Formats: sequence, structure tokens, C-alpha cells
Amino acid sequence: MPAPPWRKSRKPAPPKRQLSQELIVETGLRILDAEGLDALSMRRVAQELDTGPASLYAHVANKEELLELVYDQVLGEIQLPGRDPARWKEQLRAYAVEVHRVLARHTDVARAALANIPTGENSIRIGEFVFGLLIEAGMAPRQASMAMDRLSLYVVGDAYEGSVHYARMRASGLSDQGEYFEHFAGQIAAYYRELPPDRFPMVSKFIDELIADDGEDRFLYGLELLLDGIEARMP
Amino acid sequence: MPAPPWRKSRKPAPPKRQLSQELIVETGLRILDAEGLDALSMRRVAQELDTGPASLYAHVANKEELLELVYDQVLGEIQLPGRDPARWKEQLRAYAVEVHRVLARHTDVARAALANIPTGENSIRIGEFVFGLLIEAGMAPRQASMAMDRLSLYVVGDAYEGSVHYARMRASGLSDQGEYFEHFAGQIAAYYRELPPDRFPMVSKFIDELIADDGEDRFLYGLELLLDGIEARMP
DNA sequence: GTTCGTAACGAACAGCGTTCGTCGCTAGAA
DNA sequence: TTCTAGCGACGAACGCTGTTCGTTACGAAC
Repeated sequence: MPAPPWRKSRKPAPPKRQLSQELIVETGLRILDAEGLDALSMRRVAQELDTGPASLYAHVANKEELLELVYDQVLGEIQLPGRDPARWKEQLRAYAVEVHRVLARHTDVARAALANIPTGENSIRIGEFVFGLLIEAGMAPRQASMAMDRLSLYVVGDAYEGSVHYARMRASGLSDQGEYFEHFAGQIAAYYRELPPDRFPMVSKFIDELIADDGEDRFLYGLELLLDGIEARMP
Repeated sequence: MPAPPWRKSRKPAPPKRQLSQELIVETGLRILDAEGLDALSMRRVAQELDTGPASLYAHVANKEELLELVYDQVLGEIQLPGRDPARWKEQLRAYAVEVHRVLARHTDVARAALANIPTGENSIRIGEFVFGLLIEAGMAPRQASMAMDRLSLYVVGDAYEGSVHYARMRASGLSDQGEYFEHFAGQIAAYYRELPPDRFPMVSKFIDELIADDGEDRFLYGLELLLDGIEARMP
């Protein structure tokens, strides 16, 4: 039975939590995790909260700010040990792996991360750790600043690449990571095999080696390159 | 004066070139250069070509493919010398700087690049150069593959970051790079100065050093880290 | 009991990528 | 020369997007 239109329908005790920035960020992160960045729209968040998109703008300036907040929320999961400058290399490696792992766990938050200049609370907390560690290990401030910056660019960049692959996997209908890798590597290999060997002898010759590695090995290899480079600059 | 509607307006010698993939890619790149990635839409390209958006889809599968093509077009500008394995480090450095320069010149093509798995002709050409150089310098194929991959991730990642800043500069109305840097660095510095020094002593203490460097120095510093790391792995 | 500030929100705007169905031209067959 | 098949071009539309405007409804303060 429809209510008579002249009778204002009194709301039937809305059980929804009151809107707040925290709730919005929480919801955004949940959507990101479950369906990826492409599914994270203002309308989608609003819908999840049983309201219209306009309501969000009282708590969040725009989508960009929402993404920053979601990103900082994720960074909050990163656990940092006490600094031990004597073991700076170990600690930096463990830190990078931890960040990489946290970013990978949250589908493609990295895609939102690389576009932001981090100013959230957790960014600073992490910066203090890495920068402090390098300083205490004896590095000059400007070098420490650059080393930190390069390291984080590398970690986030690699995670970004990973999330692009993840999005493709999603789009191609597959849901298993190994299956996707096989499918993808197979396509690339087939493409490489079609190349004229006289123009591209090296690529043609080492197809298997060019395809071989999965993401984790590559990430660790590059990380070691950077850490060794930093070590060479330590006093 | 509007023409009478019953009189079919014969087209007044349309001076437009016939549609083709090449023309579309060309136009896309022009828009990208002039107004950035955000302005590069299918509709915008079509408009530039005096047609509707649907017409493009006969020559280009979708926007993603268009971006790949535009990216490969840009890579075509990269000049590569003959390989000289004895000078691999020099050549790799020069190569990285060249790629960085070309990407930077085309506003924010890097933003489109990092999202793509490169399979265009020019990608392969460049891959053959870098990979071949490392092999000929004595590296094992799998290591060479990873080193190449990490190097290109770094270069593109840094260019990506740069283009994000460029987009912000654009959005903030400024048009001079130095002016933007000053404005931006000032804001960050002010924000850092507000931080509680007891929680973030290192960041608070070295604000100037954390802000100081512009993009080019940082890029070269990280590049040298990677190259040194690679050198340490050369036989 | 009235007023006021403000969170909430419905509706709309301008733009997006993409698809469908149709139109008009051209090249080959009859 | 006429007919037809194929195909590039494209107008219109669909279902999205982020964001803004103007109004509503409600709780607190006076």
C-alpha cells in the first residue's frame, strides 16, 4: 500500500550510524578491498551508507581527499620496530617488505597512493622512522632525505604495478593469481616468439628468462639493488 | 543566415583528412601535450577531428588501446646509440636520463605509461637495447631481465611522480615550475613546522634538508643507487 | 515556544566511455 | 549501366562519474 502523498512519511527509525569522516573512510576502504579502485566512487560510498552522494561532501572535501584518507588509513596498519642503527640495512629491508605487503593486501590502494603527496599522520610516522634510521646510521641529512624518497618511490611504484596486474586479472574474469600469471606470461611469450629474431636477437633468444620471474622476486631484487647502493654511501 | 532546412546542405568541401589510427594517435598526443591527460578523452579527440566519438572506434579498440599507442609513439622519440658493453654503465645512465627527459617533455604521458604493459614496437626496441647491453656486459639473463625491469620501473615511476606534480601545478593556476615549487615546498615546510617535535624529532630537525631538492637531483641520485647496485653484481 | 545553525539530501549539470542502429558511399558483380 | 554487398562514419542514447545548488528537517540554545 503506498502512503497518501499528502501525508509526509515519517522516517521509520533509521538504524544507520551517523555520518562521519571516519565512517566514510572506513566504507571507502571496504569497497576498495572488495571491488578495487574502479568501484570506489562517491556514489558507491553514499549508496553503501544509505544516502545520497551530496551528503559526503560535508565530511570530505572531494574524492581526492577521500583517497588520501583511505591511503593513510592503510598506512596505519604498518608496524614499525624500534630503530637500531647498527642493523639499519636489515630494518630497512624488513620495513620495505612490510609496506609492500600491506599495500598488496589492500587490492590497489597503491594506485591511489602514487598520485598523492603524503601528508597524513601515518606518512609522517613512517618518514620519521626511515629518515631517523638513516641519519642515526650516519648518513648526511640531504642524502638520507633522498634515499628515503627513492626507497618509498620504489616500493609504492612496484605495488602500483602489481595492482595494475591485479585489475587486469579481475577484468579478464580470472580470480586465481597463478592462473592469471600463466595466462599472461603465455601471451607475452607467444608475442615475443613472433618477433623477427634478426631485429631483436637478444629478446628472441632469452624469452624464457624475460618472462620467468614473478613479482615477489623482482621486488626483492630491486630492493637489494637500492639497499646496496645506499650501503656504498654509508660512512 | 540559416540555410533552409529542405535544402540539403551539401558539405562545403570538408578539408579534414580521412580518419585513420595514425591521425587519431597524433591528435591524442597533441591534446596530451597541450592540456594533459585529464583533457584527453575520446570525445575530445573526436571533436578535434570534427566528428563524433563513435567514429574513433573503427580504428581504435578503446581508450586503453589509444593510450598505449600514444605512449609507444612517444617512446619512438627515444634515440639509442650503438651498444658498447665496456661502457655499459655510462650508456645505461644516458639512456635513463634520455627516457626521463622524453617522458617529462610530454606532460604526463608517464601517467598513462605505468598502467600499461608495454608491447609496442618501440618498447621492444628499447628492451632489446637495455637487455642486450646487460647481457653483453656479462650479466646472467635472469638477472639482466630483472635489472632492466627495475630500472624502467624506476624511471617511469619517477616521471609519473613528476607528472602528478605537474597536474597539481596546472590545477593551482600557476604556470611556472619554480614558482610552483616554491609555493609547494613552502606549504610542506609550514606543515612540518607545526608537527610536535617530541613525536617527530628527526623530521622537525631537518625540515630544510627534507624539502631542499628538486626533482632532477633526486632522480639522478636514485639512478646512481641502482646503477651501483647493478655494478656490484657484474662479474 | 521560537529561532538559528547545520547536517542531510534530492535533483540537476556537465562530462565520461562505449554501443547500437542507420545512413551514405564505393567497389565489384551482373 | 544497374544492383548490391560491405563498410566507414556517425547521431543518439545508456549508464556511469564528480560536484554543486537550494531546500529540508532537526537538535540545541535562547
